[in-house]
Amino acid sequence: MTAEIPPRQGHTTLQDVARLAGVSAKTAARAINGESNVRAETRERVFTAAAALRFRPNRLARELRQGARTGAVGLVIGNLDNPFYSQLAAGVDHALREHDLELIIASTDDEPERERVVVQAMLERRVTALMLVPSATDHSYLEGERQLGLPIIFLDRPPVTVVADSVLWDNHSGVREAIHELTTRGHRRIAALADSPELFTATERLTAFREALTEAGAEPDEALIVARVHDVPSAASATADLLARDDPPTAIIALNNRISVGAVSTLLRDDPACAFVGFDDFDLGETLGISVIANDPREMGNHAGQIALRRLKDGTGAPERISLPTRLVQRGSGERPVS
Amino acid sequence: MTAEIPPRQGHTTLQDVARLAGVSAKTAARAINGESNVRAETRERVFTAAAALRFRPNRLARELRQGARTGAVGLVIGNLDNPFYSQLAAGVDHALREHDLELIIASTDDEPERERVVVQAMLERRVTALMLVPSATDHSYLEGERQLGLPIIFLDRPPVTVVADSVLWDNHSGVREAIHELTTRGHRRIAALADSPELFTATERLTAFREALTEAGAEPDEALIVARVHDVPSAASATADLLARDDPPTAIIALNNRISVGAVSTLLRDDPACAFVGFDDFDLGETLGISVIANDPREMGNHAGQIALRRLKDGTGAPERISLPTRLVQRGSGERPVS
DNA sequence: CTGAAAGCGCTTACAG
DNA sequence: CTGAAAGCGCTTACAG
Repeated sequence: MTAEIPPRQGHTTLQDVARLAGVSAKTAARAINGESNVRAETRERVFTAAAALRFRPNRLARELRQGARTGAVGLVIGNLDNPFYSQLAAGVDHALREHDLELIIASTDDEPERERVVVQAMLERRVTALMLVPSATDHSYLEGERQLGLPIIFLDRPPVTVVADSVLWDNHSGVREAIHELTTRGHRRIAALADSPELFTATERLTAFREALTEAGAEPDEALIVARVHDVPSAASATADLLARDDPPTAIIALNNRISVGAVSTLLRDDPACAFVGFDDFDLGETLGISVIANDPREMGNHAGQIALRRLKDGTGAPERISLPTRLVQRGSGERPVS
Repeated sequence: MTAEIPPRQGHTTLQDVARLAGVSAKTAARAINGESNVRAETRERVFTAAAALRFRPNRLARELRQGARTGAVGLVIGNLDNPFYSQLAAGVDHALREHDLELIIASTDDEPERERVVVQAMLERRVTALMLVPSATDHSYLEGERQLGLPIIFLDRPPVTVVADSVLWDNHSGVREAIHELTTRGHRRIAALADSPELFTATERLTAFREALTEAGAEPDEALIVARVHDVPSAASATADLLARDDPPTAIIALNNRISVGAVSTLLRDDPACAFVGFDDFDLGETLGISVIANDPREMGNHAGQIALRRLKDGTGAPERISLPTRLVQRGSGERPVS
């Protein structure tokens, strides 16, 4: 006949702490949050009560009351498996560290519909800033949020139908530099491996490739330009196909990191007399003497984080557009022109 | 003298939508959330109003009201720069996809104090499950959360002072297999490169190394065991030091992925007659003919995600403890025993 | 230095 | 099929 003692339903609340300490909720909050105007003795009593009850403040409640701003930043990338994206995320993470901001990461696999879904979820969670490597092309659905003051930062690919900050690569300079070097050393038949033309970077790098080649007086051979190479295996086989041609290229440029790894694996295996340059550096690239167009995804992420922090402090303004350098890093023994 | 029209302070609310549609908040909620018992015509009116006002529901409010559970899962790892951790995160991400769960990621750089800080923040945000690669050794501070029903899953390293699920490697089998192979082929002087002894995996793999060597009748030479190798450069130089000895080892085993990359870079550069096996596979490992003790971080992450989902559905129970295989993958030309 | 009341934007538990 | 009231756990805006 004794009443059942109901199991604790959830976490203890500020009210519970206040009650045990014999003060009001407001006073308990003052002590917990380290505000002034609390008697030392009162503070002690609240601390003791909080510790006894293992009080852990509920941020959702706090943030709901305080308004739009949350302590979470949203980062939307293609896929954590890809070192480019994970290093980007590492850079963002690094920038956010000291500022008590949490990082919500979602991946899209570069699918526009999935981008909509994950961004939507982040907006409903009221992230305090949104960074994304866009896969969709229309971002007018973000316009409302922008007007509400949400810092929005595009990475790797520029905003099109929305005004936003961006951190991009200077794709042209690195590619030009590489092609210039190759043509100077006599290469005329240079092949290029690129990702899907829907991707801004793929198209921009390919354009730079064509322009640089033309400028050097070496008309690009469209048969040597392979697009829609999206992963390591397909890059490996596309490279093998190029090498198996009757008129193989004398040099190959790979226009992103996954493509580089695939191409290099074929080149190492077959060991043809073919020069090579790859976009993005990678583990063992230096050791293997592979020339690369170096860029630093961590730096890109870090910049994005810095912009977000600045926006949160100073509010909105004209959109920032940062262009990060890419430059040719030549390696190799000399027995081959560039690789 | 006209009154200033105040700028919209924040997002429109369910109340705003209800007002515009001429219904109560509850009815608006029913329509928005797709509940039954709403007249089609009413539903339409609510939808129209919501679209006009660009209503975006506030998840913080919903989750606060609904109770402890949030739609966010917390993942605590060492560092996103390390492919082991980023692939682990990719696996978790993958498992969570279809379930509308968001992923909050925080990195600790393997510092116990930082782990406390980020875990604390996640708990205050009321994550619905917590996964961590622990760097602290005492996790009794999680006991309260466990009792409140929070699914807690340890990855890579086991829980010590708290009851929790775990997904670990069978470190012994892979290392034994590798050492068995090396000793069978005649190696007696085998060096090992390991991370800090504070790390469970480092110690466990080193123990397996010593045991396997002893079993094969080849007493381990402590001078050939290098501990506290924590990154690629230090692994590279530690390898160079080993090779420069008067009595260099005839084989080297690297006990994690970063150490492997560093060791391989030195081995490729110096090209000594030294066999090699590395823990964790890596890009170009197969192409370069490097033998590895293969494991799959994505799989570990995926398993953790699955356990979390199961716990969320079926509630608590006896802790699960999954041990994932590691196995020797032999590559190489045959001119060297294992590498 | 302290506290009572109201409110953030939803959902719950009812009542009709 | 619809709605009014109360409440999730905090903070705000006051009042003392």
